[in-house]
Amino acid sequence: MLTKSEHTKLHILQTVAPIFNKNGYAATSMSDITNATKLTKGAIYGHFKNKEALSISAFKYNVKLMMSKISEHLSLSNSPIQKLYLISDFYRNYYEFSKQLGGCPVLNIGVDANNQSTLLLQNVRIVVEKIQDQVASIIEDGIELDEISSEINAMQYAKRLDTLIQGAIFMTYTMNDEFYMKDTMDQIDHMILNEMKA
Amino acid sequence: MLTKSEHTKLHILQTVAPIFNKNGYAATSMSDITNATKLTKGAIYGHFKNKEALSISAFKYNVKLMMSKISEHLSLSNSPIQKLYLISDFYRNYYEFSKQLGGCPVLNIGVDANNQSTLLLQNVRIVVEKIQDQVASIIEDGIELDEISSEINAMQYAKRLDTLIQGAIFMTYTMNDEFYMKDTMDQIDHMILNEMKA
DNA sequence: TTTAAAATATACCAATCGGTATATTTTTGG
DNA sequence: CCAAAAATATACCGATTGGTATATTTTAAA
Repeated sequence: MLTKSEHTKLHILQTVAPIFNKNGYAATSMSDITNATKLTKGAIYGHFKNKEALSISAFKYNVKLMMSKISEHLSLSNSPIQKLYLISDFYRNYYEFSKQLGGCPVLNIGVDANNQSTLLLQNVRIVVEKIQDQVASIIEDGIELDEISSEINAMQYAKRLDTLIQGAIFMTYTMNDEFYMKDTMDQIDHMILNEMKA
Repeated sequence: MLTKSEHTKLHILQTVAPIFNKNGYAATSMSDITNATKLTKGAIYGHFKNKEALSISAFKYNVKLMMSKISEHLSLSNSPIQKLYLISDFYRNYYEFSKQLGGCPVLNIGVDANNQSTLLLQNVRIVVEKIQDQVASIIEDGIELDEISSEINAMQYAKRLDTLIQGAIFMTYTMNDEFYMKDTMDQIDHMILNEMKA
């Protein structure tokens, strides 16, 4: 069972994470946070050292939600190449899913933290690298199992997929048009079939 | 010759545009602006109604710089398909070029304005649509001249190119690694040659 | 050169900012 | 049930926020 303290901390994070993600660090005030959580500054500062520490915890909270949702989806198949298709399949519904996070945390915080918070940016980079490592690992497994061509550079393709996806997320949100997401995922499926498949 | 007023307005915009682009709207204060321009609030507010109006003018200023640089580069050839190659060629140097703007205005302001300033977001969307229309127009010219396959949907490919490019810009800036830009431009060149060429 | 207008500077406003010290309440283990 | 500790609330801090009214300076046309 959760202690009172743990419960409150969780309540703060799940309330605050979408706010930071939507507004960015500077545009989110401590009073936004106390209003949304219905707590006072005393409670907030009892759990977090300052605004920056809170924003980092909020980012990590959102990332954990996102990553566990992806992992869950990828567990639907054991085949590496099918897992690649499951990635594009996951992102076909990402616009709706990510709205509850206040948008894509990697995109929003990545742009927001650039030139602003070194600590936040470091955390974004770690997440990006972690995602790419996981995708590269799937590709390597696929090569091992002869599902994916041995000509494929796993890390290069992991980065390509990530870049394609981030572009689609940005365009989808900025233009409020899911065409970009759907069309990009079609491209990715095409790439898997015609470039990557053994 | 420029009047004193026009000269000052230009000075404000070229000083302030990179600051807004780097920091975002909320993280840029009027005192940042007066410090950077070496002017007082009286001078700033004499030329711009308020902070939001100034940020919009600054965005437009940056966009104009970017667009004229692209146009200049595209004028190096009259052939539509060569113009497509010139687009990827332009973005190969975009990381260095856009640093003087404080980053990519479409990416930075697009993300920053989402959920924040409706007016700014509207302006970003107009720019995105304008860029896509211009690329689609090049593709249509290419089809007309039989340089590009008539199977190609001009607007769809314009959006695809834009999405690829924005993804590459985001990744390049966030990870501070030009690999993403170079590799994406290689992909685009490949796409022009193997999918689009007549 | 004079003068009205335009441009810029100065001084100020209430509101809000992030943060802290302390008081009060609530929880928890004995 | 009690007391120490943990959690939360209250009240306050100096600094800064975007913006404005007014004074001063500079420009430009006559």
